[in-house]
Amino acid sequence: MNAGKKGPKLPRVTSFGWLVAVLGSELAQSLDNKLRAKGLSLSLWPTLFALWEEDGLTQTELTIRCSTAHYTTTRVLDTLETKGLVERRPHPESRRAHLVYLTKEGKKIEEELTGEAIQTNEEFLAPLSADEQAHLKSLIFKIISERLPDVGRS
Amino acid sequence: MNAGKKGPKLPRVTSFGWLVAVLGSELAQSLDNKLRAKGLSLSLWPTLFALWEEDGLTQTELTIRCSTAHYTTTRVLDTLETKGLVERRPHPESRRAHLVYLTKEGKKIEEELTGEAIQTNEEFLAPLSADEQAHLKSLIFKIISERLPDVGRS
DNA sequence: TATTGTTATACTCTATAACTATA
DNA sequence: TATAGTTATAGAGTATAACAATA
Repeated sequence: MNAGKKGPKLPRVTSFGWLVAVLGSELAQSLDNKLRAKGLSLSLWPTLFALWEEDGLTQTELTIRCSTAHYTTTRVLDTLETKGLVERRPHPESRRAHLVYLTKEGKKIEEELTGEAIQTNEEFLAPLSADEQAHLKSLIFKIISERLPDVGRS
Repeated sequence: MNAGKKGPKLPRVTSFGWLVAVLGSELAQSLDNKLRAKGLSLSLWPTLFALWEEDGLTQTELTIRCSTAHYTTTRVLDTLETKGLVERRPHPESRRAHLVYLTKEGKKIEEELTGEAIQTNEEFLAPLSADEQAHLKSLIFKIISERLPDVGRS
């Protein structure tokens, strides 16, 4: 289709950054599509996920766990609250802080939505053997944990 | 690696999607920072890269090679033209099409900018051995080529 | 009627900074 | 003076659809 006579210095197809960018955007779009079909979107996912892991956090703690900005947390929680998935309750010890809790509905969708995420991951990993899948994840983990010191937290 | 007493169904740290998303955003931000220091940004990169690979394409061909939308190509070229890196010339056979060429300046920055990209890739891959680096890239390539049938073009 | 490219418009996401109210 | 959270505002980036010019 394209004989590529010129041989550029950084062939697109073998550039690590290009490979990761393509994979990442395909993965993101795939999950985003599934979430949008349910009236949600990928931008709400990190916060929901963090809350499924642990409920009753302050917004500051949520902000840290989602690696976002505090104003992003505010907006995302506004949206999730409007959709009835989350509620802000007063902090028992500080009148300026809130504790964020999942509503009944917010808890109810956990299984369905994490199921979609798991399915997305499996779809993408399907071309690899079980050994290759584990190796791929551990290699990426090795790179990431170099940069996010908190990644190995128990 | 993760002692997690509660044992959520999809631990964040072992989710393939999460790993790729974190890696991708770190990589993107790293290159974007370097490009912004030179008055450019990551959104201009795919088009510049495609033109360094091959000059004198129509906007439609550029749009295909960058996997974007036609209106995005228009905007990106406007920006690159303003910066004097690119120029639109009339197509010899069709008066509605343009051929896009790099200017002298646009060609001059290729080596410097691809050097930055190569350096970014190397920085991220540094924690891995040469074998691991090659393996990681080939595993990602295997997944991607499943989805982008055009990816294996030589 | 289809194609090439531009533009109007709007929506999402992100970023800065100012703001309220607590502590 | 610092912290928790909200809001105003602006800027990217992206998406839809309408549009002009050409084929």
